[in-house]
Amino acid sequence: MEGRKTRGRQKIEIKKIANADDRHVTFSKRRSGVYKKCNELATLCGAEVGVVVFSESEKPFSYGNPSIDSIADRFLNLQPPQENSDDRIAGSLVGAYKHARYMEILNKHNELEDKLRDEQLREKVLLQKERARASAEQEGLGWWQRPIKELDSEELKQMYASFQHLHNSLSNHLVLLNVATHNVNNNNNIINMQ
Amino acid sequence: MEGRKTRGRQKIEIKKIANADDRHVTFSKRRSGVYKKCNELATLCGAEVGVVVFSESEKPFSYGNPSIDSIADRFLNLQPPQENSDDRIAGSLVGAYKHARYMEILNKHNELEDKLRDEQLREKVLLQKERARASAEQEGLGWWQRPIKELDSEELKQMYASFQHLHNSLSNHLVLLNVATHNVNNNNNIINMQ
DNA sequence: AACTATTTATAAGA
DNA sequence: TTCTTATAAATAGTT
Repeated sequence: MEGRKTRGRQKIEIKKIANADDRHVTFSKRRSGVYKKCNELATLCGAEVGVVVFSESEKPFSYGNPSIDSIADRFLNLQPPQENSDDRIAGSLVGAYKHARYMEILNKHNELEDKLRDEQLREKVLLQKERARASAEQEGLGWWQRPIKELDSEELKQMYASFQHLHNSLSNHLVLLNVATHNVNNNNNIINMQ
Repeated sequence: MEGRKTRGRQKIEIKKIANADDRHVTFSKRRSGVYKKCNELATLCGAEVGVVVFSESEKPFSYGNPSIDSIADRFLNLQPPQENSDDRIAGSLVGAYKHARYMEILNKHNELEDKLRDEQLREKVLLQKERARASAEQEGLGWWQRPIKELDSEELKQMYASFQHLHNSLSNHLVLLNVATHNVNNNNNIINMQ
């Protein structure tokens, strides 16, 4: 009869598609294709797969099985990875991240720890003083025999209160986070495919 | 001639492959296939693509264009993601990530807090002892006249300031967390079909 | 790792 | 975006 209805799938060069419309259509189609392939890989092989795609316009897209969150969690908490042939080691992210952000927070923490050490040292000094005073008591006096004041105690209280405040604040946020995360994780959303 | 050399590609059900050897071969083949597809997607459409795969044996594999690190970095630094139709919001990973990190920090923080509380308790006991002893004593010089006071006060102030610093730091992170959490909750991730 | 018969993905066109 | 169709590509089973 007449000529074929379409030329069918044409071979194309793997290079950036010049026409923007075509490019966007292809982006959409192939992205779906990748998701589908990933889903099959995960299902067939009992693997966990996560994909992140940034479109030209910087829009983030992602797919995850069992969920992008679960993948992310494992990914980011990876222990030092073992050597691996042609694949980039997933664990490298961890290193990159830690270096970038985690360290920053950790440092704050280290500061806190230093303060704790100070506190412990102070306590030690206090104990020694007490001991010294005890032994000096027999002879009768030294400046350390004087009562250590309310103000110190007061400041400690304030400090503690501030800590509690901080703790509560963080706890409240945590509750929200736990709920949200829990829901996300329990949801195995699969594929999308048009 | 003779019969066909092979039966060619056979249709298979998309469910976990029972035979372990077949499964591993398929894992390898299809993983490569996914990487290739991702590479084409990135090249053809000017997109950035990252994939993470965990094998059954927990081995991490990944592919990234331009690099998994670059993808990861953008991923982790994502601004609050915008709503998006059928894809899971990539930004939720950020939430997951921060959550994981946050938990870690929080746990450590709580530990420190407990220790501090403990220290403070000890110190308090010591102070009370001292106070008791002091009141039992005759009138002497005021506590403010004691050198130790100055030192303690200064240290306490520093400590308190440092706590505030930490608190601010954490608060900032919380703001980010809130955003991420909010998006996660608002995101109705879709589903559907093979 | 190679080989093919087939299945599956998709470029164009509507 | 969605559907159609001819054809390019991926791959299951085998060697």
